Amino acid sequence: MADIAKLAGVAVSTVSRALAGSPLVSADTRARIAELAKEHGYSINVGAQNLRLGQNQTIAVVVPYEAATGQNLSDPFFLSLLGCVVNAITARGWEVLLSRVEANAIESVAQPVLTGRAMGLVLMGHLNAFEPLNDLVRRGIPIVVWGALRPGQQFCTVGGDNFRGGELAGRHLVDQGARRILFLGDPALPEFGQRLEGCLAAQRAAGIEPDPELQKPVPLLPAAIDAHLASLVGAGIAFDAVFAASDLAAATAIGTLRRLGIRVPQDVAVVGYDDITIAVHFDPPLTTVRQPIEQAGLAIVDSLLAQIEGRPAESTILPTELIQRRSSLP
Amino acid sequence: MADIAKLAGVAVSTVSRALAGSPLVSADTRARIAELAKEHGYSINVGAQNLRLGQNQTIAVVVPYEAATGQNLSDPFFLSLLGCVVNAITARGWEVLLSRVEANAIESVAQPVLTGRAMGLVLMGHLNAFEPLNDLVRRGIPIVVWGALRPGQQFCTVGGDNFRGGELAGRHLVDQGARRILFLGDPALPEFGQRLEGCLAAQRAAGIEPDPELQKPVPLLPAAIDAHLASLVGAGIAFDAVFAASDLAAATAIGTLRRLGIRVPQDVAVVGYDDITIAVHFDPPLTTVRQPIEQAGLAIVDSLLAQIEGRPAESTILPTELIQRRSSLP
DNA sequence: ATGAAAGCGCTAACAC
DNA sequence: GTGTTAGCGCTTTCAT
Repeated sequence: MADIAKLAGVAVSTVSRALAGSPLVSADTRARIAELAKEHGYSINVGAQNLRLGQNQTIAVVVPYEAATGQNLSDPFFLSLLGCVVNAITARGWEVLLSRVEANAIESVAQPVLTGRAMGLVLMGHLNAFEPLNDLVRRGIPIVVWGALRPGQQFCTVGGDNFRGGELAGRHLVDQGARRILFLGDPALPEFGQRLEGCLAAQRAAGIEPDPELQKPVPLLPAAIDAHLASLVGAGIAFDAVFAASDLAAATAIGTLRRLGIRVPQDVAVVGYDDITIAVHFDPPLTTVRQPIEQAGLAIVDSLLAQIEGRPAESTILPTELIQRRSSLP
Repeated sequence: MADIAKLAGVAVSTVSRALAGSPLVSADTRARIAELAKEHGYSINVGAQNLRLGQNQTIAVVVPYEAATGQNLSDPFFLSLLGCVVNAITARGWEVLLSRVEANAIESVAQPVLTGRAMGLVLMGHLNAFEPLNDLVRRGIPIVVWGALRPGQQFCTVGGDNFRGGELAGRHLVDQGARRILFLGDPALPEFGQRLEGCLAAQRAAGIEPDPELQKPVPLLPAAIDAHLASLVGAGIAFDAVFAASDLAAATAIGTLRRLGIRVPQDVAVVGYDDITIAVHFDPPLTTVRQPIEQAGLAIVDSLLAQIEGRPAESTILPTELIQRRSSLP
């Protein structure tokens, strides 16, 4: 900037003002300076600017590493959601600092804010850390978490209506004649637990008493799903429907069932969760519960910006929707 | 930092040194200062530190918005690749600034470096911009592009061996008895063009003269693929195999073919590209060409860091591998 | 309408 | 071993 000032024969302060479009500087000086800047390929040093301004239009998006069980970064749904969040942040004119943390290193989550690199945090998953997150809020760190809303939480979450999603899936399966619905997922993960609860509620509402044998926790990994289904079939524990906590898991299950000589949807109806892009191309096309991810991205960012600006922010539960396809229809 | 200095009864420089682990400061002062910092939840302001140091361990990852045709951000392959790049950067101890640009706003690609927010650029796709990218190199901006290597390029690329991938797919299909292989994709995109070339070469090597009718450009969108296949079938243009430029396209094609009463693999063998996670769960499981994405992430980052440190960096072509599954086997 | 100077939070000579 | 000081590139009073 000093160079530009010298070239223009003015003081740096004038250049600063000119580049900021201040009306204090005469129109032609402004034009001349803009010209020089372009000609010499000069752009303002945002780091220095931020230091001086005591701010930075940056949001840290933190992605937990591999929850060991359950959804992780290779899940297309998760990645699409991440894309939506990034889009929403960019659309608001903020920048995105992306980082990944080990699930146990919850302490390091707030690092980008503490070190002044970002003004707020988006945490893409609950990390099974409850109190540490409450703690961040108490320390005044703006944060929004993607995931289930739970009692006693002080941090702000945005997530799909998991209970309702489970209920939609459950009711639909019951309507298709299902009486023994197998849940695929680990209910200990809050989101999955709520999906299961919704599904159970729908069954009970139809006068069906769910069998606990069909609600055992399963990590959503192909091998685990394979083994689980095989062991159920081997033990003669019957089921006429599967509600999987993710589309990926549903896809795996359909493959496994087929190998076991069980037809989908004739013998077993299958419903997944997330409505990933390819769900419609599965064979049979997959019935699933859709979460509005574009909306999620916007809700997350708006909530976070509200906190950063000192306005109150509330958790959001987004509507979920059942997408009926052939995997659950006669 | 001034506060900590006051609390410790030392000068800021001492605190700075202590926090940097300098051996110049006595072990117990260092311990005392570390203690105070932790107690008061103090972390170094990285922005100020970077300003002073004239650097920042940050790499900007730039994702082009929707190439209109072809692969975009909703493609699981693309997202997985992005994940690998981010992992590699994080593993090297650098930070990631993520941004998205319109395909036409190629000028803004270099913004993060020009404004001093990042020291190098990873561009996740060619953007069909050749000269502007060469230009960035001439201006000394460290950059690595994911995509095809093309003659005359001065920028460094990392990509799969597209020609070889196409060749593997082509030879495999020919081995399965295919004589008329339909290519699905737009050869104008360099990566896809090279895949097609490889596939054509394999056919010619087997004494087959490929029919230009089967190489017409198709945007990889479900509707376009549907329409294209239907029009070919309607026009009586026969084919006994499909080589799709992405797994997503292959999945769409399989669905369309099935609706047209054409069986896969009995009537038409299908090979995709990328080996996305779910390819194995398609019905039939998809034969596809795998690109080593973890390796890609590492190659990209190493190449970029080399440039940043002033070392020479060369483009990398990564090996591709055919994964045979039932969609192309009798 | 423009310039001079202070200071954002930090590091690195250079003293002592 | 520790303190003093200058300065990274910018913005913003306060003068003029």
